[in-house]
Amino acid sequence: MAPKRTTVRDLRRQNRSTLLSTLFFDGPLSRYELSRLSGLSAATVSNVTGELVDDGLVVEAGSVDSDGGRPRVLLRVNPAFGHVIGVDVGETGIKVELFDLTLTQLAAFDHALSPSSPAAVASLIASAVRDVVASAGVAASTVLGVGIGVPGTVEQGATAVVHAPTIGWDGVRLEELVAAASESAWPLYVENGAKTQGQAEMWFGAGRGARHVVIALIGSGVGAAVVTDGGVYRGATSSAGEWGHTTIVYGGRPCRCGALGCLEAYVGAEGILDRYRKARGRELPGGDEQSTVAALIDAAPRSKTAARVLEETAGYLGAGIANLVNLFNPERIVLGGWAGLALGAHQLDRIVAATRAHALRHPYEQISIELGRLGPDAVAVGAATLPVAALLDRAADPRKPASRADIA
Amino acid sequence: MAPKRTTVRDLRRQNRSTLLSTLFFDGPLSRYELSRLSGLSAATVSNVTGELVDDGLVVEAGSVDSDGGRPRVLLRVNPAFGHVIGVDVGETGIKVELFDLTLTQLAAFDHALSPSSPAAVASLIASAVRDVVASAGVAASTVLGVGIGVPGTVEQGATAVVHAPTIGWDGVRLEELVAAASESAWPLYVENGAKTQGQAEMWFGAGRGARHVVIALIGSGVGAAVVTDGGVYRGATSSAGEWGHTTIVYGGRPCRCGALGCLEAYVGAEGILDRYRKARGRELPGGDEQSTVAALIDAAPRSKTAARVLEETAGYLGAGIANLVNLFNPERIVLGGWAGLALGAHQLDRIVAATRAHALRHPYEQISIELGRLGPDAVAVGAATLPVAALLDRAADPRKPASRADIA
DNA sequence: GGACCTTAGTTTGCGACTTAAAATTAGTCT
DNA sequence: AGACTAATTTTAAGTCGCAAACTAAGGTCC
Repeated sequence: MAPKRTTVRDLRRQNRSTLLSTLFFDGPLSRYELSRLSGLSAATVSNVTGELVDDGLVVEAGSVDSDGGRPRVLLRVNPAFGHVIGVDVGETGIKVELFDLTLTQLAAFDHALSPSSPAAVASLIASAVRDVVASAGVAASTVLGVGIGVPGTVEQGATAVVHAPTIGWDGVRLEELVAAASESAWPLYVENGAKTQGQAEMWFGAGRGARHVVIALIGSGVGAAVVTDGGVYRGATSSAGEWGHTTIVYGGRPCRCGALGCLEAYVGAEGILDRYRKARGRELPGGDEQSTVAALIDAAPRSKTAARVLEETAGYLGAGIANLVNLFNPERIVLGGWAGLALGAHQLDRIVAATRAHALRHPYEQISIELGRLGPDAVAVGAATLPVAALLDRAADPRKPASRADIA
Repeated sequence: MAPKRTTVRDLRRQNRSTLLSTLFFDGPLSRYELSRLSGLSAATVSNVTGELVDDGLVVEAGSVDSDGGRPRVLLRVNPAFGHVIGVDVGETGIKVELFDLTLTQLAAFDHALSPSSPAAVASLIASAVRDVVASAGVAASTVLGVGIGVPGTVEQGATAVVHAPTIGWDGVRLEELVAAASESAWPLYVENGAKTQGQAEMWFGAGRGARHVVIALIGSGVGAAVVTDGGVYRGATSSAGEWGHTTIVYGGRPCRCGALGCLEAYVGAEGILDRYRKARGRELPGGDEQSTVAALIDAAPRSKTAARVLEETAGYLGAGIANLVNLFNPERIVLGGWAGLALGAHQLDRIVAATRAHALRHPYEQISIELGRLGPDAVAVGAATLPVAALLDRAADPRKPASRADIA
């Protein structure tokens, strides 16, 4: 069903990739431990790591005693081998951050952004990327790629096509626009922001160590990154995981997507505030959504209405999470996004109770519900993981830089 | 992230598997065509198919002209290489069917079943399997394995554990029970019936050729088989795809699972009939569910109430399908199950319209909605695919029969 | 009817790969 | 200093897929 030719050369590539990935995720390791972890013979490990060291991808990092024998030499990924850039295109601004290969941040750049044309955004991205490279004092040739997280669905194909209704984008070929606006030819990786954030939680946050995870992201909108067998699930055209627009109240509140009863209309920040307004019968004080939601949560101990709205929110959210549990049977649910974290901090018990009430017993018993551990930079970090993931996957000879064919 | 050792031997196994699978699914093929389809060199194809022929897995099947050159010799999977058995454990009876390796049915056996203890069912399965082998006149040694589809979730582990509330099973180790009740040591494969039915649609029905499909099954209960990247998605503990118990009307009708507002409570046969009873204010004529639903559909042109209940059903069902579309972004939706087929035959337009109304535009545009093509034997056929899939995957030397380790 | 063309499939020679086993290296212990 | 231990590296052997050369099997053309 999957006609995938396999040549003897692929073996080496695969083993290079396995060893490099193991080193990346499981920290400094000796060749001996690598052999145990990967199942490869010591001879092969020695061989392949030798190549990796020659290529500069891996460096030795001290040694540790081994009671009574030759000490083990630790190996780790060389942070200075290259640099990656993560871009977070948000609804109100863009973030551009530069990292070394182990995703330690070296420089960052924020820019507010009023709604603008895709071309304007692309040229802003291109110039911000230039700036961040310059300010970090990094040689352009060491940049391995630029990952871009956007607030909408991304159709992956020959070139990525972005649909982001909330910022008025429909069928934007962001990749081409950014490439045209920048003189450097760094590989570009465009991906949905929820998915990049999910990948960040998997690599460095609450998802570590699990293979089946759903990362639920609640902010102004509601989305999810579904991780199956260790990888972010994309579906046929990369728009899987649109949890926010699943129907949870048939015929219910109108959602900005045009349908009725979407989860987002109940547990998205806007939906919460609107429900409170309706219940209270008057306007809320102005200010941005984020502080208004915080104020609402603060008011809960004193205000019956606020408390009730939040309780109901926990109920809807629990039912929404239960749907994910029943459909995906994950081992872990991570609740993230600014509104998700705020709700989780005050209502986690209620959310968990509602989840239990709506999920089937067996899949419910498999899960733990946790809060996301990453801060507001998660989307940018996640975007920066994209070129790193490409490097780990291919583990290709770095002298041949990634070509479009490799990425596709 | 996936430390999977790769030896040079695995290459051969993988290529054996690829070629055997290609032959299985894409009919008789010449070595030349195999080479093109698999990307392997002609030399390797020649080599590997030689082995497969020696092992008896593949046989030559005539030849075809090739304008002006040596004719191509066609190869195909040898149907007589072995036999497989599929068992459908339903709520009211069991079916046992025996097939050759290409899943042509050779013998079948039905048995009504009143609710009984798991041990009684297991011994009935064991004796029915014996009978079907005897009646087909097949040598016991050629049976490659027995697949069993059950109406509940199956936790795959060292041994399969079945939870099937509708027949009162909770934590039943069916595999062990059947093994204990039968003297033969054929490998057993236990799987959820919706998943086996989904696999049957993928191999022989409406799912052919697609890689991301959701097969929605509506009968008395409601379930789904989610196919991602060509394989049935199982989740962390194999209970993924419990679509019937996702919440679609928060706080709505009580469901037999104990929660409120599950999809099954609206579009499952029982839910439909119960909604009609409530709307009509009186009892329906007796008879089994299946004929009562048929009567309801027949009555629709004359009865306003029946028509309205069915319209509403299409609405709920469309919303439920839209949730699958938004979350999984499949390329195809297959509507199956006896009630699903009945509804689909009369209400498909309405169902599609409701799906469009609730799904996001982009993922909606990717899908086609089709009706299932397989009849009431789908669960048994699908169960029988399990040992075949194991054979295709391993493509192992048949002299070493499958061991538990290989299956796990 | 025989030289020649076309296409399918097989054999050969080669480079690349992993592994088991032997050899080497780098320390600790006494 | 010599014995001992444990981590790597080297060596020799066996497998694999591929490109190229070669054989098989049929048709065409004169």
